[in-house]
Amino acid sequence: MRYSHQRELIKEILYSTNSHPTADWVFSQVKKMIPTISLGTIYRNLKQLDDLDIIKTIYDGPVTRYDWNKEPHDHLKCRICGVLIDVKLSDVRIKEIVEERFDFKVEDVDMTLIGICNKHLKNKK
Amino acid sequence: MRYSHQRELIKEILYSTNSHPTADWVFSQVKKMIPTISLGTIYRNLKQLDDLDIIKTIYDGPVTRYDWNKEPHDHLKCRICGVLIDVKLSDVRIKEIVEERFDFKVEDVDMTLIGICNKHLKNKK
DNA sequence: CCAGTAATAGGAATTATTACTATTAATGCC
DNA sequence: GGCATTAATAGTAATAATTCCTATTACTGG
Repeated sequence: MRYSHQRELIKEILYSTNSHPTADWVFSQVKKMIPTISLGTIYRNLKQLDDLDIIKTIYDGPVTRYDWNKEPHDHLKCRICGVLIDVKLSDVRIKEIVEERFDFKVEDVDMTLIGICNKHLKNKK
Repeated sequence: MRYSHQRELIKEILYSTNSHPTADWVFSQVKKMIPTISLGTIYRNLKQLDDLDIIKTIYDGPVTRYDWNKEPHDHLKCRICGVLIDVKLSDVRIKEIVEERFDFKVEDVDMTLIGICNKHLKNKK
């Protein structure tokens, strides 16, 4: 794959945020630097970066988001404000338990805990 | 909400399968009984049934599926054939650990283990 | 510097889902 | 049962997210 200014910028923008942005948000940001960029370029490059394991695609309910954080990790999702928070729970036992109990080779664990984040919890304390 | 033949059939069809179908598959099945049904009716009713906790909406990557199984449970997803298998892992500790370690009230745990199901594992044994 | 070709821009096409509206049918009352 | 009320539907249009297509642009190796 050969170098492109567009891809480089998309990567930099993703690596500069913890907000798990959507393709459309990335598009709006890149447009500030390259006003002629097209949405197809965003999607094509996000896909390539994912294929190369440079970023990770995450499915937040029906919304597709992108994450620079490739370390195995989980998410806390607030049902009030929708924020996605990265956490490392990585209970290695889950993988072992499943492989032992079911005839299934676990390669990846995708876990999201839905609830209420501290911002909306304060009143209730 | 008042009775409708369509909603009743949609519910019955969902309750008759373990395949976690998409709206479109439900549509194709209901059409066999009610050829004039419209896709909008499928979506509207699936939403209502979800709101009433009669079914559960599950997000399988970018694909939206529907499940009659309302018991808290997890999924094994085969990356070869895409099958979704219901399993009950329900590690109650995860919820406790998170509430203790982070300032976050956990209401629901959404967990999918991606890997290879026994159908595609046989050769490798 | 330039030929070869990968990547882009811009727009069209596709897919999933929601919205709109005239018509149909479930329900409560007589 | 008959009928008025109005929720639910069918059919279609609209929207949103994503992919596809193609002429043009711009990396890259020689």
